[in-house]
Amino acid sequence: MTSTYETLLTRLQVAFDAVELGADPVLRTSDRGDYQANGVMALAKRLGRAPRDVAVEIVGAAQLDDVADVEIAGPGFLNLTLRSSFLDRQLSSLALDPRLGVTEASSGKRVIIDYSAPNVAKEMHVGHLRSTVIGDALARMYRYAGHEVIARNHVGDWGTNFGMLIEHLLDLGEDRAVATLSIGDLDAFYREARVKFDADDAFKERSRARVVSLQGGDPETLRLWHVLVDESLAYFNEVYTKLDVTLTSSDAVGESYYNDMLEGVVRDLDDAGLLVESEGALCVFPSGFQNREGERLPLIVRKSDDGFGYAASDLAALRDRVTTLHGDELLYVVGAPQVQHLEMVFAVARLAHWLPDAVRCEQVVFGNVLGADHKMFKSRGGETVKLVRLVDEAIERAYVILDERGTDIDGDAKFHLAEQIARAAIKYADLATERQHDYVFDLDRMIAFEGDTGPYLQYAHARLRSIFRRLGEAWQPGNAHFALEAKAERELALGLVGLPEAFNSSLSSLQPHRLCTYLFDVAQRFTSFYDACPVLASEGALREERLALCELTSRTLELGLSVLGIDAPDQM
RNA sequence: GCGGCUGUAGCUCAGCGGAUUAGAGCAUCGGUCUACGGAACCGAGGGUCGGGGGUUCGAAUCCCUCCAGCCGCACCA
Repeated sequence: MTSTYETLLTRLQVAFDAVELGADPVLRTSDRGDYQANGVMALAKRLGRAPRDVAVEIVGAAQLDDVADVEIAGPGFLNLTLRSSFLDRQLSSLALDPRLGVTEASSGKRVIIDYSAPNVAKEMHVGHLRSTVIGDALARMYRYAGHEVIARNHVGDWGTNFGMLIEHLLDLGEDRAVATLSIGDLDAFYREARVKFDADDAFKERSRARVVSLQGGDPETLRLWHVLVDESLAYFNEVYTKLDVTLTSSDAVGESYYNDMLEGVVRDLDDAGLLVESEGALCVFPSGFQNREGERLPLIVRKSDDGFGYAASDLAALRDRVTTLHGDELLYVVGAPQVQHLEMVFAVARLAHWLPDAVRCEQVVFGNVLGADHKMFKSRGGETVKLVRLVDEAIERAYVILDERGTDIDGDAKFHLAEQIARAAIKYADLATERQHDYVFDLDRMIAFEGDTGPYLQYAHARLRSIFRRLGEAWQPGNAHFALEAKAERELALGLVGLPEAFNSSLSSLQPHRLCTYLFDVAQRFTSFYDACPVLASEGALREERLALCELTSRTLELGLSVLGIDAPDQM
């Protein structure tokens, strides 16, 4: 089906084209009419004509009779009010469309999304929350839109600190080490290794020797390294399950994966004449980046000790994603502090002609998670907060709230529900604010069942399902006629018809919060409707119409939440 | 110092490819309703959109400048 927005846009575009080819109608939803087109003023200015004259011409040329009434307002706005017959047709189509008007790409792209990226033998903490949640939401949205997503979890599984970690593993004994790691106490393991490394010269020496063995490919050392990696990955998977994140072990392609490609990266950069030796390190100096002293800033590909820096593996990964994986889009869901680094990596990749113009390559930047004091979110002790603890705390709160409300669900189902609510609270709060901005983590606000929260949306959905439960018999969409005589019915209908545009703009801008805003708006329209328009108590055609509106609302919320990675339970 | 991001109601945030009266949630106050889940609905108060300048018929939105805060700026990722 063609969405309402798309229909209006197509019709208007023809009329705008008639005045000037390619002129943008600037169509959007409106509180004046149902939609408004603001493109006339800009067009008139370009043409040096009076806006209202242009508006008249466009209205005359536009074929909108079966769709909407148009009114010219103010300096030249086109206020559009949808015809009831058109809304009826649109809603009837939605009722038959499992995708609710969201179209599937005819030729899907291959999209590579780099997200989460925890470090082996280190705890996942709040710092990983946003990358994981935002990345996963984007992955789900892309998949739903008909694209192929290759998730890359760029795990930190290589580097000099693995010398000390392996030595510590040996000191503990493999069994004990594995036991510690498998209960998820990665930080304790890492901290102990660090303490010994700093305090014990002999340990430090062993660690250094171990790094050499590791880099030299010593089989036993590699086996021990694998133990660390495997245990950590198993733990990460538990965290992903707890968060209901789609990442799997096969998406975990760590830094070590690129080791064999690093020499080639350096060689090819050198062959391309881009490599410069500076203070003993091999660097590329892309233009436009300066250091403190105003000198050109290098991207260090090979360090002065001959080791490779992370820039090298980032370049190798980028090249791999273009040439081996054939990605059409490369997305990096990485925090704001790394903006400059990634810009430099992208710049160097372009200089080396590894990144064709046709490939979209972008950092999906996000801001920090802040505490109530507006500083970086930390525990009261000043330590970083474990991700699992964050979720567990939310689950406990959800439990308490369920008890307070007096739910008739109990046992495993209750725990499962508490998990669903907790995840919704955390994920929605993370997704609902504009990505680039920092946001304040406030569990009380996030998990509240009132206000702009995940649980509120779940609740709206649960109330809808409750209507159908009470109905007793199975309900079929049938051929409801959408007369939309009550104002609240029409307002709800206008919301329901907007999903495709909300979804598309959310995805194309890589801004999940737009979809969040839309869903909250629909939920509010629904509650107004629900209050004003009895459903089960009404009769005949009206009852069918209202049930159909409820069904559409329920499916809209369910679909919207699901592509964000949030469950919509039937009962709460 | 250079670069980037941020500054919108008491609080948390939308809006920023310029446009018709600056929105929402929470909080506050006032109403509604013997209600299909009141975890509701309707309404009110509350903002010189950090300050100043500019472009424009029109700026929260674009440009300049200043102030405040956060982040990055060579071998840790």
